[in-house]
Amino acid sequence: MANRSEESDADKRKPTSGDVSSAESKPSNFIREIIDKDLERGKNDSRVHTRFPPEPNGYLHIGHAKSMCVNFGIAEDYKGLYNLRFDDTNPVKEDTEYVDSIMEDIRWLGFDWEDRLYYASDYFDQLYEWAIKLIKDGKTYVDDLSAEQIREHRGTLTEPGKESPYRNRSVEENLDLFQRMKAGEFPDGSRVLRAKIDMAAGNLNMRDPVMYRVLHASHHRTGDKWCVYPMYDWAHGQSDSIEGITHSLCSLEFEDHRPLYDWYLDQLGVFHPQQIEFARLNMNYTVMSKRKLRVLVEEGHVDAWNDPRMPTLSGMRRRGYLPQSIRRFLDKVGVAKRDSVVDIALLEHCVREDLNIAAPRVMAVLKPLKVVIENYPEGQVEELAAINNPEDESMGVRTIPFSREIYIERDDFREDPPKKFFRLSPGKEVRLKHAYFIKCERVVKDDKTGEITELRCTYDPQTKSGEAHDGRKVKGTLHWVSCDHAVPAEVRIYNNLFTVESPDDSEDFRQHINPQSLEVVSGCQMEPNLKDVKPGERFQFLRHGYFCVDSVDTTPDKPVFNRTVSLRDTWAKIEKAQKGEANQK
RNA sequence: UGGGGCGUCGUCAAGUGGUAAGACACCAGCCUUUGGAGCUGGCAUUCCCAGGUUCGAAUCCUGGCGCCCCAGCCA
Repeated sequence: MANRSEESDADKRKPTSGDVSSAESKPSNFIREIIDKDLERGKNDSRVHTRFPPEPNGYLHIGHAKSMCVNFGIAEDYKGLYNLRFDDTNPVKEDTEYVDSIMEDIRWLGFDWEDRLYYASDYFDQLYEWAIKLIKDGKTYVDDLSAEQIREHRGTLTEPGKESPYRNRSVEENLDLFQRMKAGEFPDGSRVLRAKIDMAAGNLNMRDPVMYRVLHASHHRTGDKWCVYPMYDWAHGQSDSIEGITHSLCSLEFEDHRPLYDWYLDQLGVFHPQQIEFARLNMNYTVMSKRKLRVLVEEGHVDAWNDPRMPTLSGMRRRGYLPQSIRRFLDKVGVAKRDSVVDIALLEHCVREDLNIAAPRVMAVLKPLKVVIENYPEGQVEELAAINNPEDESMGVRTIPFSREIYIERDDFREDPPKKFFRLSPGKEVRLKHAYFIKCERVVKDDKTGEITELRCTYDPQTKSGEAHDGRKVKGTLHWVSCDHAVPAEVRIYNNLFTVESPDDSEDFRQHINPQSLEVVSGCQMEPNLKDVKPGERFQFLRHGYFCVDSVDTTPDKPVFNRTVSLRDTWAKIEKAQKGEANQK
């Protein structure tokens, strides 16, 4: 399959339904209603301009993708604009490695910020000037209290705070001190600039919030220019204002920051964007906080940020998810204000839906069991035609070699078959996909271990290509691979990263890491068409699931396949139910 | 007697005073050379609870109850 281009055509192929680009197909939500009203009133000259403001301190995960779909998606639908803005106000945690990965992930999802790439650090000078203005207006002050003292003065959730003894310094002294903070005259943590608001406010964010801290840290963009760095609240709203953002859509935990967001903008008297909050994405069987994902990476529970088990965009990409599947998933999830946990089965459903259309079918035996077809001529090889995708005839037909010795899936044979097992067992007949009917005549076992080593079967020459000449039916159809022509490969089966639905609920989320989240299957045997696959190529392994060639560990002589998602497995369900019944008795 | 939010099917989620959309999951059946895909049908007499207003309430009012977020010089 060397003629297939890298990253494969699948990435470009349209999904069957639910085209994400048509605004009409998207259900409304409370944010769209707010925007509709703003537009009716002609607010902001009827502009819609949003932004996505990641902090470059980690890789993007699917929760960020939701934020993008909300911010960017809404701007697109309203024919507005959207900016990418790195919220880089804390140099000790941030790194250019992350800005690169973030941009790659956003592009992969299909969003284009064109020339509107910004950094909060672009505004450090403006922010500084504005801070000077607020000092002159008597609205802020330099506080000499230590971090611990500030905490003590803040009060508690139920008790008001106390004013700092430095709260009423003169404008001149504040100006002098702040300028010297900027110049680097004071050590880290020695002084902060605070807004003078209300130490008795019920909302703790309004109890004289810190605007600047002294940090003698080198910034990935501004170098050593600054010894003071703005806090999130002071930087964010003003950045939105500078960029002319009309609707600043963020997650729920910022709801009680909104009064402060508004306060700064009002004191400055500058353009005032509107902050609107929505619930962030949660999914079961995974974690969605950067902190926890970082722990997984740093403690080696997964290989890297792009480990296919991670809910990161880079992980999902490596696993073989199509970006449009993620977008469609997020559209289905919707946008609301209530906390919720989305079933990961919905994501997998969306992934299957696209791959079903896009992925060519292929036969791969993961756990081989040798079958010798005793009445098939030795040395004979037939090239059998096989359709590449029954969902899309334009994907054509390929040819597969058939011979006397083949591999079938070990799980497809049972010496003592349970009820409703219509695969192969002694004396039973099944169809080999695209080939012949075979019947199991004899089971060969290892004398010592008793392990089944080989099946001796016969075939019916009059069932070529899987159709019976006499109209007789077989219930089971197996996939197979000719021994002499098979290409060996490694397959990685991924399962949920956690064994419980909400690992967040427990004391230590790590105790619920699924020991079977990765199952490496080596010695797999694949049809010869899979000889020269390229990283990123996707296939459906018949009766198994969707797989994609790993982009990290694949080498020219040893392909590695990641299982993107399994096929729905009705038999597994039946068998599980049968076992359940057996245990009841 | 802090502040801010939120409660509609197992899970998401529409619904904006006119008699509970849709999706996933689940169940049953049809079809099938993937136990895949597809197709058909089932799946909230009731919207956290209790009162009230109304001809009519998930929607309005009152009072409860429950859940989430906030005490970083993180974002």
